[in-house]
Amino acid sequence: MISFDAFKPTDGTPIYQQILLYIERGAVAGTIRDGDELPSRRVLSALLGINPNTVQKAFHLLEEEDLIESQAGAKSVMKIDEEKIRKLRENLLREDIRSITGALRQMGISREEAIRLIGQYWDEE
Amino acid sequence: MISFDAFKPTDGTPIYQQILLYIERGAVAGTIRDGDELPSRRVLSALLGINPNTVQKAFHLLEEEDLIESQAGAKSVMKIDEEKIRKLRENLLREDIRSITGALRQMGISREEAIRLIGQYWDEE
DNA sequence: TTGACTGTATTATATGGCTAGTACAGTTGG
DNA sequence: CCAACTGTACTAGCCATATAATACAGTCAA
Repeated sequence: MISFDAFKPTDGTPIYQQILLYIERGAVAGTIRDGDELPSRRVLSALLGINPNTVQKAFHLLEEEDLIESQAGAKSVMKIDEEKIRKLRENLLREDIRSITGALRQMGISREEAIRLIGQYWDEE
Repeated sequence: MISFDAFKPTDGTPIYQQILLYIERGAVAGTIRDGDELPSRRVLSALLGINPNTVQKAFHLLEEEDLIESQAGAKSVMKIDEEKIRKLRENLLREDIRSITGALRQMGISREEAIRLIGQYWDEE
């Protein structure tokens, strides 16, 4: 059963998107594996203190991305292989890193300073 | 007059926030300076193809942050000094970099790989 | 088998972002 | 002076996000 202990929702981004990202990043990290069971919509919504429909929206999108498999009556399970994870990793990395390099460039920060800053902030958590 | 030629709105983030960030990052970069005139709400909204109220919302927030000064009838002007810019830079950097380090960590990426990836993507633009 | 769980679907309401249109008072330049 | 600009304010509508309540059919374990 996939754990959501490490899921800390932020405001600003839609919750259903954060759930989506949590699953996708877990798959890339290898902490979420093929065949793993997801909590039911009702259980997870109660756990996170949000509406079941919001969880359903996230799971429905995972279904459309073909990352999970659902059938009425049974829990949804992860359906991922090496190839899907490889593409996922590439897409998530590109999206995330593009945004930060764009932001730093707009602030007039050089490549060297950017690298120094990432290293500095990496340790401050 | 501050130019918005480099302003390329993305969808996903509210437009008024992107305008806010564009001004703030420009101030940090030094391309936007104290005393610089901002385009009028009507002119800028026409230029960006958005609603005047959306620009007004962004400018109103800049007013609340004490980064611009507005008076009815006249154009708004930048009102920034070294100290404001220093704080702005610190806050924007912390916010931006925290989000990327958090995302990379969730994907199980090491500090060294993170730095390598930033350097790699930096050149690919 | 059967009761408690599961996924799925529907309708309704509230809020925030964005658009559209209108209005009014202050300034600026010819 | 005054016409054209400026900032500011307001109402109304649309769409996405999130909530709330309910319903129904399929799965699964005791």
